[in-house]
Amino acid sequence: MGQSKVDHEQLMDGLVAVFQTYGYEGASLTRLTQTTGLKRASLYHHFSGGKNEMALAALNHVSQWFVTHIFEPLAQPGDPVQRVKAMARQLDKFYDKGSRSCLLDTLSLGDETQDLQSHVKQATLAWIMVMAQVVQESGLAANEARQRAETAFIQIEGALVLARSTGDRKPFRKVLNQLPILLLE
Amino acid sequence: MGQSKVDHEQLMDGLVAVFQTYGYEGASLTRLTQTTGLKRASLYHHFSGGKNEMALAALNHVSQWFVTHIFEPLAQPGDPVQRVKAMARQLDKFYDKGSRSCLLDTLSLGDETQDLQSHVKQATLAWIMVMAQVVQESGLAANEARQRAETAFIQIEGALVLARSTGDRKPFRKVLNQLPILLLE
DNA sequence: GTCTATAGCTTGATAGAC
DNA sequence: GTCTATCAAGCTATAGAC
Repeated sequence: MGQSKVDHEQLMDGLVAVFQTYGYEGASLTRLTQTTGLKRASLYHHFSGGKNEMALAALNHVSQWFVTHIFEPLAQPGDPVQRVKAMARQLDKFYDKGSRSCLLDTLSLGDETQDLQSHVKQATLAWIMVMAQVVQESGLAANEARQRAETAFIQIEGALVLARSTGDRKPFRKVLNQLPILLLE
Repeated sequence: MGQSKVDHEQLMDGLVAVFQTYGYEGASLTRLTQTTGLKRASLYHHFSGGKNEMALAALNHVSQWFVTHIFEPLAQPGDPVQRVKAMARQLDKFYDKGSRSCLLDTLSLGDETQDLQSHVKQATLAWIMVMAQVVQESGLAANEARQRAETAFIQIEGALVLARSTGDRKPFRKVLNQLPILLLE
């Protein structure tokens, strides 16, 4: 079973990195082959649907990472403040202190397939919903919880845009640090 | 002097629209010709530097629009609350109620030229600085004013990402409505 | 499962007529 | 100032050997 040149995790991490950095249109097959270490035809062996399926797979891979490392811990019993702080630590790791972009931003440009767009939308709403849930558990009304979760999403995405456009990652880390206050106070 | 097929304003608006919608890599010459109504060679007559110069010109065109319609009114004497509300109205118009993306987001993807990147950075910092100025005039300390201006930028950009990824433009309009509170209260 | 080689199209850019 | 025609390079995708 060891006849893969690169293991599945390395492959997906490479795809994710390219789509994060260049967006859908900028993620050329050449860049994808260079980053993953696989040749064109090998990538098509794994993803017969071509670049579109690669983008979808990258998004789904990240979504699954979020489920495991963020959504599930966030839904565990325990102090909501500590749970939100744990999410902030994972986000800091995932976005590499603000130096990486979010696929929900980079994959939503242009007129990509309806399939990709709907997955982006679904992933966005899922994240907001899970955050709203923990806010609600801390005692706030459903409407207020939802509003705060939306604002958290907005601040995370906006801070990542600011980081990319100026190179300054401090505002991103400040947003992360203030998530417990924003969501729960 | 009337030998232009499309006037300068129409031409620039077309370029801006394409770079907003598709980003730098997704803005193909074909799309640019279709939207502007000019053929390839005609675009190159106006922008001998090619696509790169077109993106730079689009960004500069928007920057100038912001100076005239947002920065200068914001720096006028008068009630700070009313000045911020005027900015919010212009932003609502410019981003078409949240349905258009920001060039500072779409042009900062990938490894575009250092020239374009530095203009994106400069435009971002200029906008934040002008907002910080009006906050400071309303009586807050320089540090606090700068923080609030950064947060305003973050919320505007984040709300535009949310609008693009979900199609829901309400959070963007809510951000605009709360700008006076966020900046001045 | 990975590779080389290649097909066919689209890209950014240019030459030269009007 | 705009156009048609064209180029070389890059693109996505596929065929077929190992």
